[in-house]
Amino acid sequence: MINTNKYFLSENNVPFQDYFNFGLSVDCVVFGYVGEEIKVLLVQRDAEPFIGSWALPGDLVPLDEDLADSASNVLHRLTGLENIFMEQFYAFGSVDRHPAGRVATVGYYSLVKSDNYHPVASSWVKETKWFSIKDLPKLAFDHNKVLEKAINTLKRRVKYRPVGFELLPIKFTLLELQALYEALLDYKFDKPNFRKKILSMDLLVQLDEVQANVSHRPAKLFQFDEMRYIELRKEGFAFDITVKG
Amino acid sequence: MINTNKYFLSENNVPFQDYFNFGLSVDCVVFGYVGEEIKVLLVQRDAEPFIGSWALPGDLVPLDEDLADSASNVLHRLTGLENIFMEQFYAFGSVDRHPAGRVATVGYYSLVKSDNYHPVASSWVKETKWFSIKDLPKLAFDHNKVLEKAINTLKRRVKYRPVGFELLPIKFTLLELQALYEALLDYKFDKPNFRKKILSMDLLVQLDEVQANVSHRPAKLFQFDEMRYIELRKEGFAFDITVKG
DNA sequence: AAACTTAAAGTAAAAAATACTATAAGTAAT
DNA sequence: ATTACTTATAGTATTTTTTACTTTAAGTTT
Repeated sequence: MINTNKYFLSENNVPFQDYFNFGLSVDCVVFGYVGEEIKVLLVQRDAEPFIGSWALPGDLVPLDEDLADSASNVLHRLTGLENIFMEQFYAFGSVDRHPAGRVATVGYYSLVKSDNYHPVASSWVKETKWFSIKDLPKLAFDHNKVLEKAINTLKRRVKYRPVGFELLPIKFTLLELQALYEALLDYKFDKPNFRKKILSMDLLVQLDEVQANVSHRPAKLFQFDEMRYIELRKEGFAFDITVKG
Repeated sequence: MINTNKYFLSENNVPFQDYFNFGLSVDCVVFGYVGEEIKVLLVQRDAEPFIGSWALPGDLVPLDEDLADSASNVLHRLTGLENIFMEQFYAFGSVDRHPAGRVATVGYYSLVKSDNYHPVASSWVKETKWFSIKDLPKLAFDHNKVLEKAINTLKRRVKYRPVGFELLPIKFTLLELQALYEALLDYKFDKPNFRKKILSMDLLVQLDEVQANVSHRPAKLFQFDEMRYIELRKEGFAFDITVKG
């Protein structure tokens, strides 16, 4: 596995082998959106270390698995969630962040329409639960730090990429979209102006459908047009809903 | 070092130990700016594997060193450059990216005023050299991919953070700043408007000094006010020199 | 002193963001 | 049915920002 011939020496002729005692793990931050609140999926550990603690779904990467694949694999193994595209945000590697040895971890995040996904505890997970990001428990390892970094990354990226749409059902009203962005950015938009801004981007398809079962005038339903977004990007379009202040 | 007692098992009772055969490395992308061109510092390897190839300065992380510290340590060990703040941009972890075993690498980048820093080859490095990012050789390992990701990250971040100032000497003219941003963003600005935009941000201190030894009217010299930037950020100021198209 | 080069200030038009008003379209109660 | 009520959606006017361009100023070189 590790090539130990004489050419593979590091500085001061220390054999490479002495450097190959790292563990590599991935930790998944899955954001959802329920009832005007941003939530994150946590798991309760049923194994040492930190048995009983809440933690981000994460695990050690096997030696024969690409890092890029392991985030969604781990998430599937621990929670049953499938086909979730995860994006990397940061690597953490303090010497003492894991009690079992030297483990560096790579953080991945994704956004999901939480009522479409129903996590089920499996492997060493006792329970899964959505927590509001405004009310988090103390987590295992350095996961509070990891999660904080993920939240900051999300808040930054949401301004310049249309990631917000991932959190909504396929069909949504403009006010639902507005409420989501208000939750993400902690900012109140003017209703007519928000409409104008979003519609002028030409990213939405208006459907021949309206809201059902509402006790007031139903709003039109829209759908995000991903193909259109890819086209626009080629032409230099930059998604931007930055706010001032 | 690795705790192998019975509680430390992963899925399917595989002992943790089987997961602890990773190497962890860092690779440094040091950007400089010389003669209106963005350059990157590469080193020629004087050790296997890839002996003789150009590569990013990078090395394996010792087991007792924090990841956060190792980038600047490695850079210092290989090139003699000191006190360079490095920022993480991405982790790479394909199974076969290193011939000596399983090595995940974390990429860090920084921007330096290249004529202030004079790299000296040391440790297993035969030579160091600045390469234009528009004319790169084939690099060792997957370093072309790593570097490409770094360049994309730089081009994105430079729009929303005043990183560009890092590349200039302490005292600079507005036209020098403009030329730098034009090189970074591959875009031509209108001179008067660029001035107005930058000065209105209130991030520069105008010095009582002008250019010397120029065969035309000398421009005033300015200096970046980092303290002011930190202050402005607290008030919600967002640096932005996005361009359209 | 004139010609030349670049700095730096100014100005006017266009575009975008903002704040607000008005109207339309539905539901629910009288 | 009519009225009251709620929310959607369209419209408008004001302010601010961006953009394109012109003019003037300040130095150097011939």
